Formats: sequence, C-alpha cells, structure tokens
Amino acid sequence: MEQTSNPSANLATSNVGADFIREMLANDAVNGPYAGRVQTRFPPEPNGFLHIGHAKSIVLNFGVAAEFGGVCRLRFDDTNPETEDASFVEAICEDLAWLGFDPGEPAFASDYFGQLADWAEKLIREGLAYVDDQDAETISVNRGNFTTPGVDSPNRNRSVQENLDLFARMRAGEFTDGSKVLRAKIDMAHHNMAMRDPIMYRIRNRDHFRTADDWKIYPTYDWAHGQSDAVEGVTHSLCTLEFDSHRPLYDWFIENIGLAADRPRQTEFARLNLTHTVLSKRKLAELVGQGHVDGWDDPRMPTLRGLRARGYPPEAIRAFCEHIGVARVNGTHEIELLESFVRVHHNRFALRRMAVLNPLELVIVNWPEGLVDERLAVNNPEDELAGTRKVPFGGRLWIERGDFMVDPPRKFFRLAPGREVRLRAGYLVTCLDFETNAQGDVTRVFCEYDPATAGGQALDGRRVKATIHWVSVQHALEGTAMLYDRLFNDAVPGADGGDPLDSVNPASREVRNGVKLEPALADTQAGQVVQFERLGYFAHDLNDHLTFHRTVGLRDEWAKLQKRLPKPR
RNA sequence: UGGCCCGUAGUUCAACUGGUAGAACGUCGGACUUUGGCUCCGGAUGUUGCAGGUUCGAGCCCUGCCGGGCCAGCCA
Repeated sequence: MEQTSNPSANLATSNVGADFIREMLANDAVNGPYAGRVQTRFPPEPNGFLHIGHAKSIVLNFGVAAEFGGVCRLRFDDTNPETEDASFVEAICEDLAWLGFDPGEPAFASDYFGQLADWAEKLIREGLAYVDDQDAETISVNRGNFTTPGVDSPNRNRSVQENLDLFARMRAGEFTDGSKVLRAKIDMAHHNMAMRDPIMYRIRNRDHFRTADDWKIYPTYDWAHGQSDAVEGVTHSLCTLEFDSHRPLYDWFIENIGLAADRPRQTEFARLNLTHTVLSKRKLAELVGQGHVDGWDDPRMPTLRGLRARGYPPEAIRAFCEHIGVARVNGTHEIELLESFVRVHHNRFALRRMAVLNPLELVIVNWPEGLVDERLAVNNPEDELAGTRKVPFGGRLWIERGDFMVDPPRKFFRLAPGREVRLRAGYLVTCLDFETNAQGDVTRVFCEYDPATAGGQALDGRRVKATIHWVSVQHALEGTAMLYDRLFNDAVPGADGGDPLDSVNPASREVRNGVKLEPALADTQAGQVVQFERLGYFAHDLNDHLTFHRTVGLRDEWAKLQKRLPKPR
C-alpha cells in the first residue's frame, strides 16, 4: 500500500513533541496494523451527568480522531441495569452537543449483548470459561489477596457440556440473582488480581432500559468493553489510568476470541483532577444528596450543566482541555488555569454593563434639578462591532461602597474627600463631603461634577487616577447576584486522608439581593454572559430574570494590594 | 505486605529519543489604559525525588533506595 496516499502518514513525522498518545497514533498510522485507520470512542455509563473530567476525555477522543482523519463514536456502556436509565442518555447527549461535539447516532454496549453471549459460548467450548456456583462472598475470599494466591473454585473444572447447559439456563432466567456467574478461566494465582478468573456475567433479573426483559444476565465492564470496541472497529481504546491493570485482561479476551491483528488496543492516560473541587461521580452525588449544592446543575458544580449555568463557555472548556494535554502522570490542575481560559474568552466576547453590588449613594450637588443625561457607553472595547448603548445619568447615583474611602491609604486611587475621579462614560466628579449614620458608616457621598467633562474627558487635559462605575438611582433595576467562592476550602479535598466533603466551603455562595443594574441589563438573555465592569463576568440565570451568577471575577490588582497593605480604617 | 504505573519551576506540561532545561497559568516589577480589566515589556523560581553506575557527556540508559497513585465489586 502506498503510504503517501494516506493523509495520516504525513502526521507521523510532524508530531515530534506531541503527547504520547498522538505519538502512538502517528506511529501506528505508518507502522500499525490499522492501515492508517483511526477510530476512538467516548464510552460514558448512563448513570450520571458529564463533568469536566469527561470533557478532557471527549476532547481527546474526538480531537485525536479528527486530527488523524478518523472517527469517534459515542457509545454508552450500559451493562448495569441497576443504576442506568434513559434520562441520562438524553442528558449526556445534550451536554456533549453543548460542549461542541456531535453525539450522532449513539451506540450502546447493549446492542452487542447477543454477540457477547455468542463469544462467551465460544470461550466455554474452548474450556476458557466456566459457570461458578459460589456466592459473591466466597468468590471474594477465594480470590486471595496481594500476597497470597487465590484458590480454584470447586466448579472450575466442570465439563464443557455442563457449562454450556448451565450458561443457557442462566440466560433463560432459571436462577436467582447472584446464584451463579460465568467466569473466565485464567489463573487464580496470577499476580494481577484482574486475571484471577474474572467474572464475565452476573445474573440480574431486572429490566434494562433498552433491552427490557430480554436478558437475565448482564456482562461486566471487562467482558463488555473491549469486545464492544472490537465490534465497532475501534482501533485505539483510550481510557483512564485505573484501567491499567485491566489491560492484560482486555488483551486476553480479545486474543482468546481470536480476533484479527487489527483488533483494538487499550491505552491509558491520567484522568483530570482540579483543585478546590471533586470529580468523582460518588462525591458529586454526595454534594447533591447532602444538600451542599442545589443539584447537578448548580453553578458551583464541575458538571457540564453546572459550568454552563455558571457561564463557562464551551470554547474555554475545550481550549483548557487541549492546553493541559495528556500524560500518564496523575496530577491536579489549578482551577485558576481553567478560569484564565474563561476570562480570555469572555473578555473577547462579553458585553460590558454596569452594576453595583454593594451600593452607596453619590449625590451630585451641582447637578441641574431633574436633568437626565443619556450617556453613550462602549459595549465592548475588545470588539468595535459590539457598538454602544445609552446609559441614563442623573444627580443621584449608586456607586460601589468599596470605591469610596474616608481615609484612604496611599495606593487607593478611587474616591475620597477632595479626590476627583471619573464616572465611567459620564463626568469627572470631585468629592466634597460625606455623611455617616450613628454607627459611623458612610451613608452618602456628596460630589461636584465638572460640566465640561461630558464623556469623562477634561478639556484642560488634567488626568484622574481612577474610573469607577455607577448606576442612576432613578433608573436602576433591582436584581440578584449570586457570588460564588471555591466549593472546597482545601486545594485537594481529602488529601489528608479524611472525607473530601469535610472541606466543603459553607460560604461557597453568597446571595446578594437588591443589586443595582443599569437599564440595558433588562435585555439580557437567559444564559448570556456579560461583564459587570470592574467586577467580573456574570451569567444571566437560565430561568429567573435579572438574576446573575458570577462566572469569575476580573483579575484585581487592588484586591491583591489590599492583602499586603496594613488593615485600613 | 505483593504487582503494575508515575516522579522535570508553585501548578500542569515540553525538551527533536544521550549534547548541558523551556512554555503556559500563577507570581514580582514596569509601560499603556475612560475597567486597578485587556494588551505589551521584563524579572525571579529547578541540586530534573535521592544515591550510585555506564558515557567525553545523563532529565533521558542501568541498579538500589525514597515518595505518590492504582489493584483484593457479581461498579465502571
């Protein structure tokens, strides 16, 4: 065959420095048994929602297939009727599509139950599988442990005829759950526990969401996965590191069934871990179950649905997954890196709006009574095509409480008595006075504006050190802001050996009602992400109008400075 | 305890397969700025887990330690 006609062949020499999987693919394109063909799969179990860890696998599997001119299929590993159901199939397809990948016509391991059973019979006939009557407990004990070999089951040497008969009756539903299993006959003394006569089928007299009551026996992961890969023509079966010790078994099944040289091969890579969160289905379920979050789609959850509600764009998630690459080292990525990708995307595309989260009233003492000035504000300085909008400006404005200080430290550039600042897209104002209540809290700030600075520019060229945002009191809409902090206080929850949930941050969400919003915010669509100027990116709630979820804050030099400065009065 | 996998800046990855260690994020400093954002420029950080060995030369090869992860579901 002429390799020059193979588009993948060119990649073989141009992938120096690529990750180990792409290097393998490039090499296989030329030297492998697949004639340059690449086929991968994304194999979720339909018993939970996709999270960002799955996104890494999706981006890898679909990405690599596309790069090498191959295909990647979505296949549901639906081998356990006890926990799986159709609603998850739908949710997973939705989330996959949202991430930017085509679920196509998904495949199901259950599509191959018939083929699997035929192959199982073939192994029985060759004396490589047997029906075991021992109960789960006994099987477990007899499997031995790391230092002691297992002991053979008394049923290990049943005749082929008897095994065939028993297996047929298992299929027919003659036995109760757990009373019998089909096991591969490999080696009870194998140093790899996965090879000590692993279970291929267990009896479950229970309806499956796709095959209904067709089957009374269900294949285990080990028996179903590699064979499903083989049926579909998968060349490279990419999975996570914990399956490393299962690879010999994956190979054993494939080889003993007698599949051809272009059979699938398993390669493991490190799963994704992120600081300040958890990515295990079990722990995620506990967060929901124990009420630490509102649900699987809570904006604090690392699920795709949660991230979507939080305002994380699929583009940023994909870019993050591509950036982190793939290796065999089990590590933990800093959540800040993901956030950085989120900021990069929104900085480019999010419309700028003004909102005041912690309002303080500013009165312009020389503002003409009753005058409303429609100021023109830029929608996105990073995108001229985003245009401008009008923002009403009056004599009473809400400003951020943190933008005024009675007795500011040297590095504070914002408003203070005697200080002049710019009101974004408005005017330059100088603070003349302020008012406090009985507790000494500032209740109002009095300023004088310079009428010659409309738009925010002084004709005499004088400069101000700060620009602050504002919302007209008279025109302000009231909304709700959900301010999120890390879900877990510990960078790596559970690293100390305790329960990861022990470090759940009880203050991971602050609900701020009565936030002041500029009128244009009324037009924000469900799910749309805007930048509240100087504060951060906020995603409009999917259902509640004028409720915004803080996606991520802006980088904040002042906040960093404050941490180093002595506590101000 | 046994087997397997893995150790390179704070973090995650590179280093053309043996030629003297780089990037991104973070961090620090500066420039610019109608967002203390963005952008731009610059700095710092490594005994390549440790100890030997092979070699003219080792992050790459060998040996031994140390540390971490995974494995004893009829979960995946």
